Amino acid sequence: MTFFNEQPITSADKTFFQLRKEIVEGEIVQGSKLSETELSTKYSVSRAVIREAINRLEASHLVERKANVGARVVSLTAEGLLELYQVRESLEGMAARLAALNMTDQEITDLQSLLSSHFNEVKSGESYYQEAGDVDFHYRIILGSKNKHLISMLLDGIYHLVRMYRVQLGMSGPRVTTAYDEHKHIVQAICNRDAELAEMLMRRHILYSKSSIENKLEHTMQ
Amino acid sequence: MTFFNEQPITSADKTFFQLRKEIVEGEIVQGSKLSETELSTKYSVSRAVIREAINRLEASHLVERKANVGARVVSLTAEGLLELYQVRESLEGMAARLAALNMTDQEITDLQSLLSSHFNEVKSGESYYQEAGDVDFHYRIILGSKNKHLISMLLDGIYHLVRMYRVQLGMSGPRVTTAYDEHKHIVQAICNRDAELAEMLMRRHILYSKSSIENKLEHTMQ
DNA sequence: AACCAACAAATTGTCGACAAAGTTACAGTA
DNA sequence: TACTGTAACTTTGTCGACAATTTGTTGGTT
Repeated sequence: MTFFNEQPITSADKTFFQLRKEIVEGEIVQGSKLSETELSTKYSVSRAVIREAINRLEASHLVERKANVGARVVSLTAEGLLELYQVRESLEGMAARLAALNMTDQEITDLQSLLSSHFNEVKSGESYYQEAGDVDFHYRIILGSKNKHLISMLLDGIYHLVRMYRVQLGMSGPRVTTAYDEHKHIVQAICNRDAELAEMLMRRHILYSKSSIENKLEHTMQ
Repeated sequence: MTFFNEQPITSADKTFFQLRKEIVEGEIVQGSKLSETELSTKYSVSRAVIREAINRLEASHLVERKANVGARVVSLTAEGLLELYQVRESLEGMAARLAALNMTDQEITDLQSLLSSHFNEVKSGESYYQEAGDVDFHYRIILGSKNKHLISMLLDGIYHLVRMYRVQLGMSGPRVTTAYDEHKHIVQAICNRDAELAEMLMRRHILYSKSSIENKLEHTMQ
């Protein structure tokens, strides 16, 4: 799911996207070592493009590197999840605040119609909502902040790590309808241009979803 | 001022630090193009290490890159400064909140003594405070959050850009003593383990310092 | 058996050269 | 003169080879 217009230009782009996908979806298992020579033969590219891809993965917090030693895929831990959601709470709260100030009326209208189409899916019992729908909702609010740094930190930075936790913990479960209500209230606040409230609601929304995913992690990992 | 233990290992490390320093301090002027071949002859290293350094500068939001075109140093603008401080407010607010929860008693004691040594400097009229002292104060609170993502986003990420604005706008001016009072209240909140208040005070502190630096920018540019 | 040192193997870091894409200059045409 | 297409040139992207560092192994000594 590359849901925003990220089209690869160079060979390093393609390799980076491919590697990121495989890491997020667990095809390359967490904690495993990324050998440059190995990957270069696997993808039929030179080590230079592999190195560039790994550098970018490091900037995305998906791998960790040590000089003269190599790169490893990050490991998913309860502490890591907690820290990740603390950052999310902070940044997305600010995104909601700014979205209430900076989104155009048209963008807000689109967001509302997106939400009502989600409502129909939820009512008809499709589980599609939580995965793509939730991401789409948050995605639009982040863009609505119109803050370049915020956008790149969230979308290029930590969001793929969030997805990695979600995917590898087999996200689905309940919390679909309650999340819908929370989304509705956030949109309402944005529509009213109530920045203060929008931030507060978004922070609470993320706190709730953290608890939800935390349970899964406790049960999944020993 | 590399105030935290960042010691270069590889040649790319050294080049990265050097380039970052020159960009932050304005020796390489904002908006200028970074030619790979040119830099490689200037620093007597291969283009490979220059490319890695530029990639890292891009991850630090200090340069912008376009595929098959090249990299340019970012330009300092009023909008960019606003966006940067919005992110700072968000992240450092959370850092203060977490610091109130996670700093050890010893770390808090050290922070208090740091503050009182600052007080003496302020009282004796040294302007040293605003530059290094302020950075040191924020630095400790960020580390005190004990949140890996928060720390790397702030210290590796946006803090050098903050310094770039400060240095190139010739930071000094007033606001020294008032900032000291704000710092004092933040430390007090942390000492009381009042996370809510610590976050609120830090956010207001950053908002104030934004207004201060914004004035300078209006007067300095065009 | 445990420890240390030197050596061997594998991996990462660095380099110069070639390929590909973009930019500029110039000539030709309308 | 303005515009367009082509060609030369410059810059970035990619590659394979070499250098430097780390890791694993083997041999010897206590």
